[in-house]
Amino acid sequence: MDQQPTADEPTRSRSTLDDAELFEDPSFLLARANSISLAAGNTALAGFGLRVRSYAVLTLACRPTCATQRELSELLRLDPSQIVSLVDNLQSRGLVCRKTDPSDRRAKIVTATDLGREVRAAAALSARDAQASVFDRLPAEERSHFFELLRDIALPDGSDAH
Amino acid sequence: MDQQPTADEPTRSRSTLDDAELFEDPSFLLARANSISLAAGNTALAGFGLRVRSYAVLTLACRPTCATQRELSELLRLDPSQIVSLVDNLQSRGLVCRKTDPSDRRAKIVTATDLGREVRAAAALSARDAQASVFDRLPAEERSHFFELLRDIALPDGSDAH
DNA sequence: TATTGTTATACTCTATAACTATA
DNA sequence: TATAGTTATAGAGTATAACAATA
Repeated sequence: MDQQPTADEPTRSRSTLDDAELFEDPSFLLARANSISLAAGNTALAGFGLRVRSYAVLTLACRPTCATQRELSELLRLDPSQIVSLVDNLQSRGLVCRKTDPSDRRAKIVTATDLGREVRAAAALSARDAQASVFDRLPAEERSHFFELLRDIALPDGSDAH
Repeated sequence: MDQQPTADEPTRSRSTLDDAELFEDPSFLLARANSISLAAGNTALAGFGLRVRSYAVLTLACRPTCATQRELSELLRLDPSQIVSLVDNLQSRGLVCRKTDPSDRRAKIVTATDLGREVRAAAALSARDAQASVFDRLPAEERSHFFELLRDIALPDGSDAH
């Protein structure tokens, strides 16, 4: 329960951010940090015709073991129908291709083309710079620990990619 | 640079999440964690006719020192025009009201009504449960440290709300 | 009967520009 | 002239339901 204002008149005095329950709220902090990171990422990727979402799909398509669209939707927490349009876009630009899975003809495996791999590699450098500008706010010796904890929240138990 | 597949055929064998550069990418982890947190938050708040965004505005409007719409837009990293519709919605439901700032008649201070404070307090309990389900994945003794680091990333330097 | 990808639709979120009233 | 709020618009992101092909 918040305190009530002591006067009838609305008060505003301090120009700096002051006490607010919201700024102690982990979900809010997570959302705000993500907003900062997303903006930096999209700016860094814009020159490559990518956004954070399409970059993520392209990156997964570069893996040696490529994923079906269904798997991409689970990994990225996007609806299968959203994957369709992201892949459509990347495919129309020759960065990825769809191949029917021989063992399940319903499924389509998304694989990066050589061009897609080149574009992703170049974009990754720019993305990494953008990231640095966001996470450099953390004490250097704490960064990797923070990332581990973030991983515990972000990824399901099974996914151990150390 | 990613490894290339060793065969011409697309390969897919492991059903569990396997190695992927993306899963080491802090920005991606942040985005995925936020997606989980946001979904849980929106579900928890749905019963109160709120979403994470409108809950944040309402919470700031409950502070003893209320903010102008301009300040809300900076705190929440939303465009001023987005604040307009969020406040319109809350105001139409009698949860907040706009008051012209006597010291600057251009500015409007957003203040929660008594009803708004009641709704927020009830919603906060539900939101807190949802949060717990997300952040309980962290070791208990590390949680507050994680939140501090998250805060370093999320909030500008000046905002010290300890 | 269940699942993969697809299409379609609607709603929320993000970003921009232009307008008004005040400063 | 600059700033706070507003309106309008377009594009990106989110969520749902229904359908064809395949399992």
